[in-house]
Amino acid sequence: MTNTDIHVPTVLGVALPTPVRRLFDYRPNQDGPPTGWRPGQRVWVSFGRRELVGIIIECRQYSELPASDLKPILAWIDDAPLPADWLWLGRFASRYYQHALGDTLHQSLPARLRQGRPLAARTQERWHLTDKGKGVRAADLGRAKRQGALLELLHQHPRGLVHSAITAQGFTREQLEGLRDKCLAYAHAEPVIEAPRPQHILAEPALTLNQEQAAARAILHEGLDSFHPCLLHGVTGSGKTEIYLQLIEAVIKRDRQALILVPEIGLTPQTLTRFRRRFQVPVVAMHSGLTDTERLDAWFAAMSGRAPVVIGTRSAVFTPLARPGAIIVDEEHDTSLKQQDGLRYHARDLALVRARHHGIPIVLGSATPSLESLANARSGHYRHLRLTQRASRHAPARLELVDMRGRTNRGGLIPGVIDTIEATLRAGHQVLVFINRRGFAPTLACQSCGWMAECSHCDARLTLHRQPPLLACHHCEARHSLPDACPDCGSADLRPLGAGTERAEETLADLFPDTPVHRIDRDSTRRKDALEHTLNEVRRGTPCLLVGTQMLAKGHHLPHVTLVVVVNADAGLYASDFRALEHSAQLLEQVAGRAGRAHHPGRVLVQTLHSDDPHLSLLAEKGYEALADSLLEERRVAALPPYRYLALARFESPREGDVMALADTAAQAVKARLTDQAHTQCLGPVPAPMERRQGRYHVQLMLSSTHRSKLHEASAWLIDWLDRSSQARRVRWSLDIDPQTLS
DNA sequence: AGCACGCCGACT
DNA sequence: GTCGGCGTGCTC
Repeated sequence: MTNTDIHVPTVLGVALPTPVRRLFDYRPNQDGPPTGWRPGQRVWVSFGRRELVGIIIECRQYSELPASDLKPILAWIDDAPLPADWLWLGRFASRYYQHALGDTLHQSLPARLRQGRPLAARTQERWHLTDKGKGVRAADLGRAKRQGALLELLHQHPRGLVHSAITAQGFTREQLEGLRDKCLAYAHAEPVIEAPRPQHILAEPALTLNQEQAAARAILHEGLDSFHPCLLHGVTGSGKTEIYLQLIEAVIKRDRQALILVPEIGLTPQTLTRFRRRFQVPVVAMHSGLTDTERLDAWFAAMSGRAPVVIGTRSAVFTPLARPGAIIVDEEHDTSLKQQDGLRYHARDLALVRARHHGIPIVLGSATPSLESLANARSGHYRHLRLTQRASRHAPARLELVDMRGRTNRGGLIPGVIDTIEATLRAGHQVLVFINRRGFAPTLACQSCGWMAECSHCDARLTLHRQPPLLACHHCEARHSLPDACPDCGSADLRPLGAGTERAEETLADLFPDTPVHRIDRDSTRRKDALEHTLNEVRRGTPCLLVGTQMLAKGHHLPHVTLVVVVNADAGLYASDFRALEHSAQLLEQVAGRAGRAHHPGRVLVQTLHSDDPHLSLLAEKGYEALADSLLEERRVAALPPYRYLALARFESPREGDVMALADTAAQAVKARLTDQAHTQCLGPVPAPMERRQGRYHVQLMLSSTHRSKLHEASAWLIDWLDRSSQARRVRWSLDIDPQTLS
């Protein structure tokens, strides 16, 4: 072997977009990339009868297969490999979540790059006046009126204007070229997202911090050069965002980049405007609304360092950064941070390993931290920074439990609560009614025989809707028209049972005919911008009623709402899911946070059939943190997260027998292998909470361990067993590490 | 996941 | 007679 052989691999291990959990070996072809073959480069390969984009993971000398079995690379795509930090995180995620590497990498890549498009900055033309042009005005151009107007436009923009901005004003390329031909204007190409000018960072001055905020800021700014996890635990309205903004400012000043992750529902035009108004540097957004091209532009701007601020939802955690400086995870408890299919990653947890890898600070912000983060703060793994004061001088509103037992109700609201709503409206304030069910009523029932409308594909009731009138399943696509009579006994006395947002809206409109009622749920906001439109209306401050689901509970500033009514707090109280209580407490606190933000103190009325429930009372009397501490103790006793690590194997098939049979055999195999049952256990199989969904049967198997490494070992073994099992081919299965729900 | 191959039912 | 159902197996 000669010296050069070391640099010219004979085999390339390539990750391909397939669920098969291994690399595929290819022979490098004659015409390699100019700088040679390297991990991270994309290549075109022939795979079976298809041609796929793969990513080189290994450059080796040997393959387990004879060289004659290897196909050659069809073509290289990248000379410069894709960013190392992106590749590192993808490999970590693939290992940690036990997901195929090729699939993981492809999933975390913008569509354009997945399709094999070149990684390059898209450019746009920016037009300027020439020195000659600067001395000429419209009047000098005589009859060329449009060119004259265009000349005046360019006079108003000494830093030039991009082509799209000019055409948006009604000018044409011909007119621009007309000016160019007269040597009055010229164009140059620039990347669509421009590099910042470091001397101008702030467009708007920072706000003054209160003592608590200043203390939190000081601690955050001490540790800018090291992995430094902090839980920023601040009540609604305590100014967490200002802390983020000042941290980002410090990061930009050091010529580094900040990555901010927000929940899906939180990346509103408002949020983006707030960041963009503060900084005079490009603030790049990464969310599902972007076109493929925009997403690639954003990715490239982040990767090349031209975007100092990157804000995005869950998947933005994979965005490569040239000079990472800090990561912020806002609303770190939010369930949308966990992907629920395919690569089931938790963006907060990946953000943490990423921050550690880069050696940079990370801030997890929340008014209602997850029990995981709270436990880490208690144990000293995270700095616990508290913000308890609200900008308005009012203390956060307390939850007032209202006992519904034995009371009549209209649309779910009992008389006393209706009186309070009336008084609030009369005082000229706004009222928010929170009801966590959309539709008119949770179901339709027969008064004479007790029949209830059920979905034929799911173990669920059909929800009654009025707009338009139909019975809909909220778990599958099933839609039915309303029956005239009971299908069982023929009685025509069918009545809605319970209340959803539509019914509450109708009742409130009846009770308060002179007050506008706005309903906000997935059905009413389906039209683009409908939500923003309604909220802008509400922010004008005239008295009104807002009825909505959790869409209303998160993030939106509703300064004129002084009364919040929770129609029914009981749904999450006795659910089987071990996180149900944590999540409903978070939701209640979030809803309560909407009350009394401006100049009036707020009230929060929580209707319940279980006003003596110890958890609910604790939340109402002592607040979220007290309840969280109590729940943590319960988790410890019950050997549940965060004191124990879980992996959930889900099995599903349209054939009932197949699912349980496979899960059973798998469970036996795992149990037989687990020698130290003290550390690691296999529980189940059990039918999933809603066993039949969309015509498929769901069964689950739980792995539980005191140690991550042992959980990892057991789940890897289970996957391997399933991969080999012929029985498993007839059943769809998946493994969820750190499951967020057990459904 | 695709995409083939392969072996049994109702159709031009 | 063959078009097509989805069970089974493979992809360097």
